Formats: sequence, structure tokens, C-alpha cells
Amino acid sequence: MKPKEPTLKYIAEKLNISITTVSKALKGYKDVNAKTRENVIALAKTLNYTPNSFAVNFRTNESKIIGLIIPEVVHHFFSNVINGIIAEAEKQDYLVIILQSNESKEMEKRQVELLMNKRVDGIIISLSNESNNDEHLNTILEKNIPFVLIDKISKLIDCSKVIIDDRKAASDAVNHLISVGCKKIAHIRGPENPQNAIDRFLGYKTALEKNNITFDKSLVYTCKKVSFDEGYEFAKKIIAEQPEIDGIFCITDLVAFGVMSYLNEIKVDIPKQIAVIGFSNWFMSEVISPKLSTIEQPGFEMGTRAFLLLKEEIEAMKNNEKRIAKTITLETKLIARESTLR
Amino acid sequence: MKPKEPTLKYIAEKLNISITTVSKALKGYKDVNAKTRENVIALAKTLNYTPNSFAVNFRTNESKIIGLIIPEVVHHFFSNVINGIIAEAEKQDYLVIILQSNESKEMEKRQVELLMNKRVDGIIISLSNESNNDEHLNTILEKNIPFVLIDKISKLIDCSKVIIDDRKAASDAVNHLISVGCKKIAHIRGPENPQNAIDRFLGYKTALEKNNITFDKSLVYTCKKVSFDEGYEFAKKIIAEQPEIDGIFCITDLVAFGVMSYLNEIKVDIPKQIAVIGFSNWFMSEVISPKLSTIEQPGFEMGTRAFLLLKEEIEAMKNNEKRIAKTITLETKLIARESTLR
DNA sequence: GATATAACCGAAAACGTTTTCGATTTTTTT
DNA sequence: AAAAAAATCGAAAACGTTTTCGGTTATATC
Repeated sequence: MKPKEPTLKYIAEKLNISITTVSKALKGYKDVNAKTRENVIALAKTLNYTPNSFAVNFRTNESKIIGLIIPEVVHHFFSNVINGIIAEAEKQDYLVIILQSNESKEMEKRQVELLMNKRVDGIIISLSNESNNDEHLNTILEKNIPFVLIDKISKLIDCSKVIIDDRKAASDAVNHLISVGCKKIAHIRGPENPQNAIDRFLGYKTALEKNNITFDKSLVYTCKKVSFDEGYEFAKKIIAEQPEIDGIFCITDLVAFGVMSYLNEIKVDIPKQIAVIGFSNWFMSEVISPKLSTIEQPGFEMGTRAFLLLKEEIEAMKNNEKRIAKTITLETKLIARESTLR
Repeated sequence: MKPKEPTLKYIAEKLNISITTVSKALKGYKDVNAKTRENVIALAKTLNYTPNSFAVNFRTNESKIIGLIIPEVVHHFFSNVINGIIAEAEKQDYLVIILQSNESKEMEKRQVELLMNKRVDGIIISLSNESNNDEHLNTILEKNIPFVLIDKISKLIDCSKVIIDDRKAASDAVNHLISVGCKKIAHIRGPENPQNAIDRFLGYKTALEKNNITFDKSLVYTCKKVSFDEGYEFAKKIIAEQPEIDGIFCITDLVAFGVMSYLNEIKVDIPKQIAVIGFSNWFMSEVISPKLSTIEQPGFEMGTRAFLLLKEEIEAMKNNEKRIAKTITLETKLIARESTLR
């Protein structure tokens, strides 16, 4: 049996005063005598009183909990995002419930419903690959629940967002490949639907055009899962079918690892024969051989900024103001390492 | 302004029946007429009624939320554990709040207090390196809050646990090194306090003894942070000070990556000159070159089992039974790859 | 000493649900 | 037709907090 927790009522009885006064004393209302306040606080302390949060939630209609839905937890970039969110949330006295969509729209929908039924104070989502301008997302808006999209967003949803400029970042990566002398650059891109895959592809394309290299769609390989294995297989395909390719821009470091794994295996020289660049700057990028060039994507900061934006919306809603729908774009940085150093 | 959610009262008024009956109809009580039940359910559906979870929590004194405290989120093993816990929790209709201790006892204490004040239904912790038989942990027991320790445990706390046999697993690793011909085996161990570092060290020691190799404490290197950099630095030290070492057993794959990074750099042949084995089977282990031998540690399953154990305790507490304090030991598996293949 | 002002306190309502228990109605049994 | 049993319903309390508002007491002002 759980021991019963002390309540305002209990303290009131002990001190022969009203529940109201106890509550006020503890919450710092000024219409309570200094002496009685002291007594209350002292007794509350010895009893180890903490307000029953069920009652507080119920009364105030706030949970002080936010929900986070991401495609997958076991993922270097997303775990950094999580880290940023819970760190900032805790500072501001919020806790975070984490759910996964496993890149499935149906799952994501379910998770959104779970969170809304739990009446969390706000929701942060990094969309699944299948999601777009979907009903479950608009429901959040209609219910006026504070809502921030992060990294994997949809342009069609009018809400607050924290993103990077994927298009520019991808351009930077490809420009870098060109600057080290690559002439025929392949792109291993993500699936058709997600915005960041689209933007990185567009960045790749515009960088080519700006440098007077004609775009050749046979040089674009499309991942379904954005996995190590796909990188490996596409590298194999590239070597077999387009051996003149001398540079590969990968949608993600993980894919680049797969590529490099195959190239290393068949002793293709990276970067001399083929230069490789990834995206996101996973921890392992600096550790493998050759060290992988990549784009630094600030996961932790995206997390903290996303929470702060959400908090702003929470406050705004409390004051019956309307949704702000701000977009924050964070800076990325090209990190040139051995895999493009030639 | 958030639109007001429908309540039992509203449904009752619409249907000209009592709140009680509405509640009963929705909860499947049998003392309600089939026809009225239908009506209630139909209206609830069109209104999109969901019970106010603040009120339910308050009334039932349950949150249907559990808390999880781990040393760090950005960590391959722990993110697998998280994954297992939230997957199983969701199946059983629970949500999970995640907090980090950052390997600090003070932080961990704070997080425990946060979770207790939130009145979560149970707590799962993987202890920080600094934690042991500490007050904040005993408080959980005293308050009769369901409690499961996972992976990084303390033998002094009498609660349910999900672990592996670190000692045996470490022995397996070292036996393997010996079986491939290593004569002078170093151990890069974790900090003094945590139980798993102790047990892995003891496993190392007993494996040596069983094979008639005298234990030499100068071959033991102690990490403070269990980081890549420490692995790198200790490898440097080993090469400089004890060049005859021909095998290294690392507390964790991450440390092994550091070791291999240095050895690769100075062109020491792995495994011919020095064989390396890690622990945990991180994703990258299979991807780097040479592929790292390691011990498979089932993070996802530890997560699911931990939740199930916690759920058992939650149920037991509801029935006023006493705490069970079961310990589940999961199997590990030696995975021999290139880094020990000679 | 009367009046105005300030300081302090508490009754009561409200949040939405669950559950107990008694009341009423309907059906079954004799 | 009376009695017993079953089916159906709802009043009311309870969970612990917060906040409003009116009341009482003490202090200040003239």
C-alpha cells in the first residue's frame, strides 16, 4: 500500500486554519500573516508536502508535459534533438513524453491522438516520411494545441517550425565536391515525399546548374529507408553501371557509411577516385576511415529552440492570443574532412 | 482559445439522462439498458468524446505514465533500451517520460523527485556512475512506488532488476581473446563505482586465472567517462608503455573505436599485432574496418522486459500485495568479427 | 471615539470523473 | 394477483487544488 501523501487539508487541520490559507501561504499570496505563513511553510516542509499534481492538473487544466513524436529514437541526429528538448523543457519546468512514428503515417496519427487524449500542453513533431498535409496534423491546429514541427516538416502546415535550409546546405555540399574537382557527381537521395529529401535534391540540382554541369537524372539514386545497406548497394550499383562517377553526395551520413564501406571493400580510393560527402555530422563521421566530410546539422540546438518556440505558443494560448507560426532557420556548416580532401 | 471539450455532463444533458448512466454506458457496466447504451455511445462518437484525463487521473489516482531515467540519451545502447520501453509501454497503454542523469548522482536525485512529484505510476532507472545505495533510491522503495533498475544497477538496492551477467560476458570476451592466441591482454575498464564496470573487470580477471595467466594490474586502464577519446589515449599509452600487449578488452564498443582509431592511425595491424574486442554490439561495430568483435547486449529486450516487470509491480501494488523484487538476467552472445580473427 | 483603511482569513464553488448504494420500474415466479 | 427477483437508473460523495469574494479584525486617521 502506498503511504498516503499529506494534503492541504491535513496541514490546515494540524494548524487549525483553513485550507484556503494554507494554499495561499504556500503560493505566496500576500494576504496572509507572516507568522502563519511561516508556520505553514515549516509544517509543509517537515511533512514533505508536495501538491498533488493530479489535482493541480485538473484544477488548472495544464499538465506541464509536452509530447514529442519522432521517426525513430535509435538515430544519432534525433537523439540529439531529444536531448535538446528535454534539457530545455526541464529548465522551464516541463517534462517530455516521447513517442515514435517509425516513419509511418498511421503510427504518427495514433501517437498524436494519444498525446491529445493525455492533454499534453503542446506537441513537437518531426514528421514521418509518409506524412504531409494530413488530417491528424490539422486536428492539432484546429484544437488550438501548441504545435511545433522540427526538421522534417511539411510546407503545407501553417505552424511554428525549426528547420535548417536544406537546399542551401545541400548546395554547399555539392559546391564543395565541385571545388575539389569532381566532374560527375551522383546523389543518393531520400524518398520522394519528405521535404528535406526534396530540398536536398534541389540543392544538388541547383549547385550543378550554377556550375554549368548539366543535371543527369541517371545519377540520382533514391533510398527507401535511408539505411546503411542502401548506401552499400547503391555504391555497388554505381561502380557497376557508372564507373566514371567521381563524387557522391549522400542524403545522410549513415548512407555515406554504407557507400564508403563498399568502396573500401573493393579498394576504391576515397577521395582520389571517388569523393564522398554526407549530411548531419554523425558522431562516427569523424571516427571512420577516411574521415567523412559532411554538413553540420545542429540537433541539440534544434531541440532547445523547438521547445522555446512551443513554450511561446503555450503562453500565447493562455492569454488567448492567436498562434504565432514563426519559423526559425538554423545555420549549417560544411565540414570538410578526408573523404573529400584531394 | 482552446475549444471546450465535450464532457459526460454535456452528453447526459443532451440525452436527458444522468451523468452516472453516461459514464456507465461508456465503461461497459451491465446495469444499463442496451438501447440507452447505444444512444450514449453513438453521441459520444459523433462528439468525439474522450474522457478528460486530468479528471480520470485525479479520480483514479493513476497517471498511466511511467518515468525513465538514464545516464544519457545520445548513446546507442540506451536509445535501444528506450525504444524497447516505449514500445512495450504503448502496447500496455502507458506513456513514458524520459529524463537524463548525465551520469551525475545529484541530477539523478533531482529527476527522481520530479517524477515522484508528477506521481508517475512507476520508475525505471539505469543508474549514473556515481550512484549506489543512495537515499533517493530508497525513498522510491519507501514510498512503495513501483521501481525497476536496468543494466546499471546497484546490488545494495532490493528491487526488481533487468540485467545481463556482465561477469560471464566479460569472461567470454577474454576467453575468446585467449583462444585466438593472445598472451598479454589489457583491459580498459570503466570507473570504479558502477557495478557493470566492476563485474566486467572481475570477468576479465577470472578468465585470465582460469587460463593460468597471472593477473597484472598494470594492464588495467580505467576510464573516467568511457569515451572514444579515452580509448584513443589509452591505446597511445599502451603502445608507448606496454608494446608487448597483444589483446585489448574494452568496457564498451565506443572505447574500442577509440583504440582502433589510434591503432589504425599508426598502422598497427588489428588483429595480427593486437586483437581488440568491445562490448555491447553498437551498430557501427559491424561497419568499421576491421569489423569489431564484441558482446551482444540486448538493449531493446532489456527495455521491454523492464517495462513488463514494472507493470507487474504496478498491478501488485494495486492489489496491496508487496513488492516482488524479481531479477531477470538476459543472455549475451559473443560476436567474433575481424578484429579478433586470426 | 468615530470613521476610514488596511490586513488577514475562510466559506464555497468549480474542475470531470468514478463508484456506491438506494430507489424505482419491469419482469418473473408463485 | 401478490410476492420475489431482476433490470435499470440517478443522487451524491469523493478526489485536492485554486480562486473569488465577502467578512472580520486590527490599525491608522481625523
